Amino acid sequence: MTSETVKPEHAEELERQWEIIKRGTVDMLPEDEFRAKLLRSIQEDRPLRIKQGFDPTAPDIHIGHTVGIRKLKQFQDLGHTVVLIVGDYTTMVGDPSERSATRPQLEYEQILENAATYQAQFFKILDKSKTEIRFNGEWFKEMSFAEVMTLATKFTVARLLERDDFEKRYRRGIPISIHELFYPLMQAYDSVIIKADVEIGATEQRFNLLAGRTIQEAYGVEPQCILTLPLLVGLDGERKMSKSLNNYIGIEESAVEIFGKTMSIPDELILSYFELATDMTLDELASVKKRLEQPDINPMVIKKELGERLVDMYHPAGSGLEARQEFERVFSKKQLPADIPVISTADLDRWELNPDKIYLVGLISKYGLAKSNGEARKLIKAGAVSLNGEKITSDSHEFALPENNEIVLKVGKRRFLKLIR
RNA sequence: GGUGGGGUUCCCGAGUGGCCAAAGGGAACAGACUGUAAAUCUGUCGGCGAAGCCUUCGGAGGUUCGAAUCCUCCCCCCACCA
Repeated sequence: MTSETVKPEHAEELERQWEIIKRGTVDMLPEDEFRAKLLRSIQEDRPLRIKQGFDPTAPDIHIGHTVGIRKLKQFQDLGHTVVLIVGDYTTMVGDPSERSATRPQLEYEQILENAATYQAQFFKILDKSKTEIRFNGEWFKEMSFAEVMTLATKFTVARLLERDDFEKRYRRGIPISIHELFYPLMQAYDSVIIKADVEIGATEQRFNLLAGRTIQEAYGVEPQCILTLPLLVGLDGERKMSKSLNNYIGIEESAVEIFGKTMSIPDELILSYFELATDMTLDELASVKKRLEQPDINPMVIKKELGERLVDMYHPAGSGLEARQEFERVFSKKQLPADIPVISTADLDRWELNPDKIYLVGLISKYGLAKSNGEARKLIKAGAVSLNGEKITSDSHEFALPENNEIVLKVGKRRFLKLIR
């Protein structure tokens, strides 16, 4: 109906924005409603409020997070306002999936610390001036029990159980505590408070995002539209990328690390990494896809391109190439890396190791190349340890550090240490 | 509230008085092969500088020469009943 009165330039702008926003999303619900909101925003020259929440459970942002963050950035570039919710309160209440409450409330200090490092990392991608950061403790701390109960009347158990993971857990007899049921409600309530127009999240968040609509409506706020993005699969090729599964590439990691980790992803993931974690255009993507299908191209070659690209996104221009050359030197040519951490006799002293008779197991574990002596011993027995290129197989090995000379210790494929006297 | 079944090392899961640091599988780590890919094969997989010792089987006590295993109390989970 309003379409009759839409000015051509507005219609054009709508399509332009729509194209950019839609790119790479799984769901945009409800689509019509979103287009209407977007059009209105253009017509009234009023930015949309785009929300995404983060639980500051661990201090690192990895490239899995960047899928959403980069989508937020696109919204910013289109002139919209991004509202990041730091779930300090929700985190403190405790993560549902964590059973037997290892540490029920993550130290609040720790949460704040994580939140702070998060922010610094967000702004590696986002434009600070167009971003609003809100901690949800701001409103939850003030809520009375009566208000909580009111919130609770707005949703039903039946609806909560629609959510697959609850349903599955319920059926398999895995406990679900009441407060976990509140999780979606809390997240939804964030949307009420900040008056979100759009909330984005990974596909697994769909339920929570939709709950936001219901709750907003119940509180007389215009319901948000929801946008879901694919989950980036982690280095193991199976589970979603996450710090706790240790299958992630952190955006703060060194160029060499980012490149190396990229090289370790399964080939099947190459395309999706290009798609989700880089800014590659659709045309470029199509060409990568085509090349991957050609039998005479070693996927490794394309993976190296991916690695370079990822490194360049988080390090100064040219770092990608350097990282690649370093990688080739160490792994293809099996030469020593350019930078090897150096240990001096002072360090040895501190670890109570005698430079004339260095206990290898002790050195490896003291320096942190292994978690314990037992693990160091295990590595030696497995043939993973060498000194100046010579494999050591005795777990009681001791060696002297010669005057004015150096010894290079290698543990596994990639851990090096140089000792100098 | 009642009855019954459970809680085992990162996960799943065997173990019902010594032969248990605890079977098996998964994960993880390492080696070989490679492309730090996949697949495959092999080894390791609580801690302590050998031996030997120390800590672990929901928690606290107890029985016993000896406990993951038996007893008591407690905590938690599940099923059915109410």
